[in-house]
Amino acid sequence: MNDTHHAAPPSTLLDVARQAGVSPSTVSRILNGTARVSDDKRDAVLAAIAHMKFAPNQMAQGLKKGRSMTIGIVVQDISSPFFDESLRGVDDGLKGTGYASVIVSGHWNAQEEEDRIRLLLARKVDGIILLSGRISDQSVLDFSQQRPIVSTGRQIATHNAIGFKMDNEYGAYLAVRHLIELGHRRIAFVAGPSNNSDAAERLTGYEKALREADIALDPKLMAEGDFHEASGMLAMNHLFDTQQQFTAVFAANDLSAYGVRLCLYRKGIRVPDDISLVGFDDLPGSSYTTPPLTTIRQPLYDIGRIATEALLALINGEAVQAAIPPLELVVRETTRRVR
Amino acid sequence: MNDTHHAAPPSTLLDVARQAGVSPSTVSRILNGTARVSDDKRDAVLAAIAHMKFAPNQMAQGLKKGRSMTIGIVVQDISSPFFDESLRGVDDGLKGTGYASVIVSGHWNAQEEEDRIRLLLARKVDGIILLSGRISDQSVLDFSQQRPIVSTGRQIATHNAIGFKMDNEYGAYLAVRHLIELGHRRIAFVAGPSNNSDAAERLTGYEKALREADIALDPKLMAEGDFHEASGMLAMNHLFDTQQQFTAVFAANDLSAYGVRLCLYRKGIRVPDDISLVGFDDLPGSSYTTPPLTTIRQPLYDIGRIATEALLALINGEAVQAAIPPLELVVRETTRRVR
DNA sequence: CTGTTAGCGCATTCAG
DNA sequence: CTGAATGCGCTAACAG
Repeated sequence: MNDTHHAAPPSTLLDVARQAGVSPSTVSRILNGTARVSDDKRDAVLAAIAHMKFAPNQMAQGLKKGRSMTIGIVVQDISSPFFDESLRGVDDGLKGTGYASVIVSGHWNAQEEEDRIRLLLARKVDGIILLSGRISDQSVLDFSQQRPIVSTGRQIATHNAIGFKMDNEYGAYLAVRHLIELGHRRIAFVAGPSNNSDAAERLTGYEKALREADIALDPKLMAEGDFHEASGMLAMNHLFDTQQQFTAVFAANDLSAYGVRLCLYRKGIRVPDDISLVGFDDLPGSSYTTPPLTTIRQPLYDIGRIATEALLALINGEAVQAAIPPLELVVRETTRRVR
Repeated sequence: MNDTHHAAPPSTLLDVARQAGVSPSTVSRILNGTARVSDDKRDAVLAAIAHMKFAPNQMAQGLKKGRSMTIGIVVQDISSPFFDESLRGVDDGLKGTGYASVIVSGHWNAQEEEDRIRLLLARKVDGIILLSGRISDQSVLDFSQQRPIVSTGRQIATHNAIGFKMDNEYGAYLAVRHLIELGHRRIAFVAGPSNNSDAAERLTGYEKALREADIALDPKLMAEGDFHEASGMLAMNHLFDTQQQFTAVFAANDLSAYGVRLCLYRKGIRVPDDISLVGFDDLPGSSYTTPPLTTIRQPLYDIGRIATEALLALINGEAVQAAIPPLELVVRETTRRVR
C-alpha cells in the first residue's frame, strides 16, 4: 500500500543552518530581515537555501508567530457567478500580501455557516470575510471576539468587525422607476426567497417605486422565486397561467431574469418588443444574454476587493475607511418604451 | 491604534487539562480517541471543553502530526463558471473529511502557476489538485515528490501523481458530426487559444469530422478566439467582414459561443433558423441561453469530485481507481437541419 | 553581528 | 489507565 520512497524529504531551517555553517537564528534573521547579518554568512545561507530549495514551514511559522497568514472566506455557493465575482476581488486584494485564503461555503444554511466559521477559527485564520451570511449580527460580533471579521450585507462597525451594505431597496427602486419612465404600468415582479433580507428589501423598493407613481400594487403580479434560473421560469409560467396582464418584468436578480427570459422565448414573446425585462446584480454573463440584459449593477468585484483591504487593515490594527460604489442602473437592451 | 481587549483568549489544551484536573496527554487522548480513558475523567474533560469552547489549534496539530488537513487547489481563473463547477465537486468531495482547501489561481500563466504551487507546498498542504494547468508534466512529477498531485488534462500515473484527461478531440468530433448529420457543410470554427492544448485537440476533432465527411477544410472559415465571450463575438465579426459563407458555427467553448450568439443577434441572424451553433463545455448557464445551447457536455462537477476522491486516496496510500464520465453531445435548441 | 535558550500548542513515546 | 517528558520547525529574547 504505502509507498515510502517519496524522495526529497523537505529540508528544514536547521538543515540550512548546518549546511551554511551558521546558527538557526542567523538563518531566521535573513529570512525575516530581522537583523543585520554579515555578507559572507548571508551569501552562504542564501546559497544553502537555493541549493536545498528550502522554504520555511508555514505551520511552524504560524504557530510561533501566532499568525497563519491565511484568511477565511465564507460564501454561500461556491459555483455561483455572484460569489465568484467577489472572490476574484478577494484574490486580487490578497495579491502580494503573502496571505492565502481558505474558502468555505455555508450553503445558505445558518447552522452550517456557523460550523464553518468555527472551523476557520480552529485553523487560526487571521481574519474572516463573510459574503452574504445567514447568521445573526450577534453571532458575527461574538465570532469577531476571536478574529476580525468583515461582512457584506450588514451594518456593523466595531473595532473588530465591520460590515458593508448595499442599498437593495434603492436598487430595486431604480429598476422599477426606469420601467415606469418608459411608460410601463403593469410591472410584474419575480421576487427572491422571502427569508432573504436582500430579497425583502428589493421587494420594498419595487413597492416604493410603484407607490410613488400612483400605481396600485397588484399581488397577483408578484411571484416568489429562489434566485435561480429555474425559479424565474416557473414564476413567469405561473403569471401566464393565471392570465396576468403586464408589459414589463422586474426580476429580483439576474439569474432569475435568465429564467424569465427563457420562458418568454418559449412562449414566442419578444424582449423587449413585447415585454421589457430588468434584472439585478449585473453578473458577468448579463452583457452577453440575448439581448443583453438591462439590470442593476452591483459592484461585486469591488465588494470582494474592498472587503479584503478592510480586513487586512483590521488585522494590522489600522484604521479602515472603506467606501463601496453605489448600485446603478445599467440600461442595455431588454427594456423599451411601451407602445 | 491597536486595540488589545480582544476578549476570550483562545483556550489551549493545557487550559482544558488544568480545568479538568487531568494531564494534557489525557485530554489529547480523548480528543483523538488514541487510548481508553476512565469515564469520570472523560466527563470532566468533555465538560471543560464545552465550557471553554475549546477547539484544538490546527497549526499545532499539523506541525506535530505532519498533516495540515488542507489540500491545495490550483485553478486558472477563480471566477470562471468552468472552474467553479469543478470547485463545487471538490467542495462536495471534501465534505465530512475534515479537509479544507486553499484555492489559488495560476491565471493561465505557467510561471505564476509554479509559484502558487510552491506556496501551497510551503503551507504543507497534504495534496494538490491541478485544474487545467499550464505547467509541464515534468514539473508536476517533480512537485509530486513532495506531495501527491491529481491533475486534469494530462495523462500521468505514478505512485504519487495521477492525471485525468478528457478526449477533447472526440468531443469536437461529436459536435461537428452532429452538424454534418444535419446537412451542414459550410461549418465555421471559432477556435480557442492556439497555445492551449485543449483548444488544439478540439481543432483536430473539427478537422477530423470534416475530413471524414469529405468536406474540404477552409482556413478562411476558422478564427481564433481566447475562450471568452468577447473573442467569440470578434471572431464572428471577422468572418462576416471577410464575407464568408456558412450555415453553422462550432465554438471551441460555451463562453465563446455566447459571444457568437450575440454577434448573430446583432446582425439579425436567427439561431437556429439561419445559422446553427454548437458550443463545448455545457456550462450551467448554457441551458438558459436564448435559445438553450446545443453543446458538448463536459462533466465538470464530476471531474472536481472524482479528482478529490482520488487525491484523498493517494494521501491515504490507498489504491485509486477513478473513471470520469465521457464527453457527450447535448442537443438543445441552437442546431437544426439545414434547409 | 551572532549563537544559545526557550517556548508556540499539541501528540506521542515512555514509565508507572 | 494516566502523567511526565520530548520534540514537530521556527522565532524571539537574551547574552555575548
